[in-house]
Amino acid sequence: MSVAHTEVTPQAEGPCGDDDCGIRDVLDRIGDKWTVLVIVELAKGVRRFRELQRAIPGISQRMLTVTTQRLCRDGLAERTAYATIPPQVEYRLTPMGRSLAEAVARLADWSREHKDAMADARERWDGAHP
Amino acid sequence: MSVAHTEVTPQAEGPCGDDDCGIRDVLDRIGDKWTVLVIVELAKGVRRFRELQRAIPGISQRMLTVTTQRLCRDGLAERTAYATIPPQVEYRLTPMGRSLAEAVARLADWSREHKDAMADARERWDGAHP
DNA sequence: CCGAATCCCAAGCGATACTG
DNA sequence: CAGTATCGCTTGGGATTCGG
Repeated sequence: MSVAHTEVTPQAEGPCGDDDCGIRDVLDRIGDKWTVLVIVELAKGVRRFRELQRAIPGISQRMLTVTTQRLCRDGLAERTAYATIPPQVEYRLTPMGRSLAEAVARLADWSREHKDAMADARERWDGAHP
Repeated sequence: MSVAHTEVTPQAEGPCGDDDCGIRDVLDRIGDKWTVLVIVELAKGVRRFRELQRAIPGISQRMLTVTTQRLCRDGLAERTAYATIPPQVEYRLTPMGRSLAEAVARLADWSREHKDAMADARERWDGAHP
């Protein structure tokens, strides 16, 4: 196991000198309603603004704007505007953005693997509680 | 690469038959302010209610209660209560909870690895924008 | 010590209308 | 098409109080 990896060994205080192992940093960026959906879509390739909106059902124009801007600000995506009529703007992930997409995909893997078990646990819990 | 893994290959439509590869499911559970912090703490071992609260600076009693309850409901943690005076309650991760802790630790790894690059990107962006 | 109940505020988000 | 501006609702979560 790489030295860089966060240990989760039971009973140890852990190597996290800080409070939260930095996990909040990334969650503050992808924990919102739309960011990961945009990342996942951009991981498939270059997309125009409208393409993104059509590919992500339910997202409003406003939220797509703020989400793409945040991605660009954090260096996870890049924006390319062409001065055509009508305007045309392309978004694509940066290398760092692609690496985040990879990490996110792993989390999605976990989710699908345990989806049923969690649903079962919920049913049992809800059944056993007034 | 495992068949179960979500592909992020550019230009492909991807194997996600559903909308979001299931990524929203897990983010709806760990995307809130406190859940991952509790998971990370419980990954270190069994903890009592008060121990958790002291270990997680800033969390209120109420939020710790709702967070632990959600974890128990989803089968990620277990609660053991002893009828002593004063009461004593222990929380511990289930095997599924530990596997989630592992996945979360990987995301934390990514976060620490790219923290500086993202801070730089922000500074550049903020500098270049009115 | 552990948790439930209530009140309240602020952030996040959606809807809509407007601009280049 | 792409983005901005404004308003209003909904929700997360903090503070406090009460109960077992």
